[in-house]
Amino acid sequence: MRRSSSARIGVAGAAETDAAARPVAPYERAPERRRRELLESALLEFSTKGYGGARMDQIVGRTNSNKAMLYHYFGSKEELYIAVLEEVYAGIRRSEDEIDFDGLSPPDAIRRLVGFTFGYYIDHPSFVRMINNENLHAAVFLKRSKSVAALNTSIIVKLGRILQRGIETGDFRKGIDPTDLYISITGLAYTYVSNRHTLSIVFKRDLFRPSMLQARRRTMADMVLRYLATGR
Amino acid sequence: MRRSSSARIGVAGAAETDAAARPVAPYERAPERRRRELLESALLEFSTKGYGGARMDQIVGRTNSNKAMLYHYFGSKEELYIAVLEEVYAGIRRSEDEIDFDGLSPPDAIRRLVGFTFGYYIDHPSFVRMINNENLHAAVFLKRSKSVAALNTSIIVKLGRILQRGIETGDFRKGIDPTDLYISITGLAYTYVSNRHTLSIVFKRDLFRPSMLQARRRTMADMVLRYLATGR
Amino acid sequence: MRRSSSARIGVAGAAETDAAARPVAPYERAPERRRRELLESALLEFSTKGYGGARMDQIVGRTNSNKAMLYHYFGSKEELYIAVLEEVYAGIRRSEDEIDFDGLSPPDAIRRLVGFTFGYYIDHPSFVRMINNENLHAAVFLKRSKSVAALNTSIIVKLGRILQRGIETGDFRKGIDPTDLYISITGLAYTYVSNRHTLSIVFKRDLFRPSMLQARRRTMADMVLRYLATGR
Amino acid sequence: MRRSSSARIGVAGAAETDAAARPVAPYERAPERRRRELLESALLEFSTKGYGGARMDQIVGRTNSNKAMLYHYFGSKEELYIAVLEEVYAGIRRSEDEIDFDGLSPPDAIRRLVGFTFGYYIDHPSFVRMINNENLHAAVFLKRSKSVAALNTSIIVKLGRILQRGIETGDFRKGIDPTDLYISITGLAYTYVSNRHTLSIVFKRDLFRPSMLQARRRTMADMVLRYLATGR
DNA sequence: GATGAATGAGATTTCATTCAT
DNA sequence: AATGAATGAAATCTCATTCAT
Repeated sequence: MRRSSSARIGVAGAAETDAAARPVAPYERAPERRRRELLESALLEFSTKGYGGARMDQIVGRTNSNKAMLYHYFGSKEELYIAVLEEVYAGIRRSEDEIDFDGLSPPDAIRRLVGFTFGYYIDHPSFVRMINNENLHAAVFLKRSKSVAALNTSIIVKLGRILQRGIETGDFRKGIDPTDLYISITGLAYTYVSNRHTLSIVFKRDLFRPSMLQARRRTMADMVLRYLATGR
Repeated sequence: MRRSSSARIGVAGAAETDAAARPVAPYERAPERRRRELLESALLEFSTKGYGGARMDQIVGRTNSNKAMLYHYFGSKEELYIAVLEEVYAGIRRSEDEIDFDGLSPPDAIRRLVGFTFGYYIDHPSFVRMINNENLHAAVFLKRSKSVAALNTSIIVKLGRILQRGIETGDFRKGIDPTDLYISITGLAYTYVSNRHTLSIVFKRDLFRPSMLQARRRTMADMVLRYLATGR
Repeated sequence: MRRSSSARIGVAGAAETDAAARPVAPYERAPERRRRELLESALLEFSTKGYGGARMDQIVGRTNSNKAMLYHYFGSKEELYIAVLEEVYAGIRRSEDEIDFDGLSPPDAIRRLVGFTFGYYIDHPSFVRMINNENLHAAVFLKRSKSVAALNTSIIVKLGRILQRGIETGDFRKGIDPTDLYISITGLAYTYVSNRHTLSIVFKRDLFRPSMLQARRRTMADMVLRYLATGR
Repeated sequence: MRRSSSARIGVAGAAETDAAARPVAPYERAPERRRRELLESALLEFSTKGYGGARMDQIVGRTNSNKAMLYHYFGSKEELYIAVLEEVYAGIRRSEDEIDFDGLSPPDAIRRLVGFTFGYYIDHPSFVRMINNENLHAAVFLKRSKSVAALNTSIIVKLGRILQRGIETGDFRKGIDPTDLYISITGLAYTYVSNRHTLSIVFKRDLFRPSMLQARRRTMADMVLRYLATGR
């Protein structure tokens, strides 16, 4: 019943808030379009209100469908949430699969990886919020997902290759675990985006000012490269 | 027995789940204690289910009070949530105020700061979850809080002093912004704790194994110190 | 069976208490009829218990609907109350619009107006109670109603014409303000109905005995006609 | 336990809203004062919100007492309501007992009676509202009152004497029943005050403008005197 | 008498889900 | 497949009344 859908959900930060709001013509017979429309609306809802705060009515209200359709396609609130979660994970995996580090020097490759990671979070606030939600619930929904088993971590493989090349060129030191490093990179980027509202209040700075984003990008790359650097 | 009413809320990770479960004798008139008991139960509820998923009934169920008391003390679900949030922020501020870096060399001070930060998040998963929740809701509740205005950020001042001393001793290079650095430190520690469930699934590792925690602590200190280090 | 959905609410004193009690077959999809059924039950409830004493449960209990439907149709207790109020005002306006004084002599027209007014109050105790309720609350709900602005007072126009004709025939004297006169007529009839319970107790008479009603009708017409009469 | 209290409640329209609001010094030992203060606050509450809408908390909140005291003095919400009702009836009875028609010509006596009645309602809006409330509830509370049995209707006796004197002087015609006449007088005055909010909205006039009140007073006296007049 | 704290029962309102067509 | 109407269960919140001191 659940089709593997190649279309992407919430690709851009701006798009994902707008897309669901603009309704298309009613009564159009296009199941896949409808399903997607519902999924996008659900993403918006779950990612801004959390699982418990999300309302099926709201999700349907932004679309051209009705509640019976929503249930017809997704079965229940929980299944809908899981479908959204799977979409969101599939989205980042696809993006990661597309990056190519091959023409770059190891330090430049690292810079690109850091930049990509930060950029992806910034462009996909819903992704960030869904992850937070999942962790709030100790990932019970993710565990229930069947497609999660298929989650590859090709990015770790790619990072491993970069490190290896860096060692060979003498740019990087040995003994760095790629997963551990990836978690560091993710952490530096993720919290900045995830916690931007509270951090902005506590530190009385707007963390999303262009100049601030720029500075952060530099700090991050700097920190990672200095961490990897040989010598001294 | 209970702790004296000046006890802090959710001080330790283990304590915060247990505390609310231990009931007091009925009919004991101790408003302050009751208030605290309700607050602890609310912290547990909000931090595990989110604002929308939290149930007033559940909060009350774990205590010796009843819903009427809960509303009498806190007014509404929203006000209760804000009270919890304020407690949680007050808690970390108090802890930060207590750390003393004065007897330590600059590198050791950094190590202690990193360790403290990581440790605090690990010991206070509810704090981490509340922050995530707030960010999910774009910090609307935090903005509504009056006491948040009074939130000082003495930790930034302290970090600034460490950096200054490090420059004087020649350990650290110049030009590092304390707030920017603090955000990096927080990020490295926070995401590891905040996202531990999803990360554990995706990377198929238990991030909270003692050996893993140990390794992370080392990586973090290492990364920060290499970032600050002078010379090439 | 039920009346056709264009039927009016609370048309007759007896009817209005009975109507809501006769349940329709379950699962019949007839939104307009359901809405009306709820409205009639609400009229009964509000008019016998007042706004504060009315219970949404009771209102629903007399119908084939449930609370969710009630809220779906009317939004809130307050909006339901206002809907009832509007219905009740629309009802008397419709009835007033239907009276025709044209074939009658001016004194007979006055007699008919007085009789109609008295009769309407007697037949619609819920109307009387709703008005009392509104005044108890300083008409805050009426002020909130949008449809009340559209309330015409054609009865005043009609009374004005009767007075004019009476002046022309020499039956009535000049200088009587129709609104002022209408308020007198209303007063004579209204209080008798509105306060019948307390008056009956205080004066130890049953004011609603047929002979008493008859006498009152005569007194009222007499009083108004003598007030209007020319000569000495 | 309940003392017969000679003090008056809600004597003037203005006073009754203010009195309860201005709290006296706390902890004063003056049971009778306290009881009265509670009673006045209760009158304000019941007469503006109805029985069902009145809140014991609000009643107590405006006084220097607490809820336990309220219950100590009055037993229950219902008993409190009845106590208020009795006070209110006792008040008008006292006032009626005080009027003296003896030095006046029969027409002047009627004018005074009409003026007194109208004036009393205007000065005691709470009285009017309490009566409306009672009738909303079909006077169940009044029937439950013990002191109501003692309610005399000396005003009817006085009116009877006026009528008798008027017949003797040739001013008034015979055959008028004093109670029936009194109900007419009351009706003319009562509805004007009782329904002033709805009437003002429907007729788009402020019925309580001094000029309007003046006109009404004249209309009423005029109507009654013409009704009683001999000749023609 | 006097007080502040406490509470059970019940009020209004909401929500995920299902039904009849 | 598609829809608008419907609903049971449960959520948040309130209130008259009582308790312990």
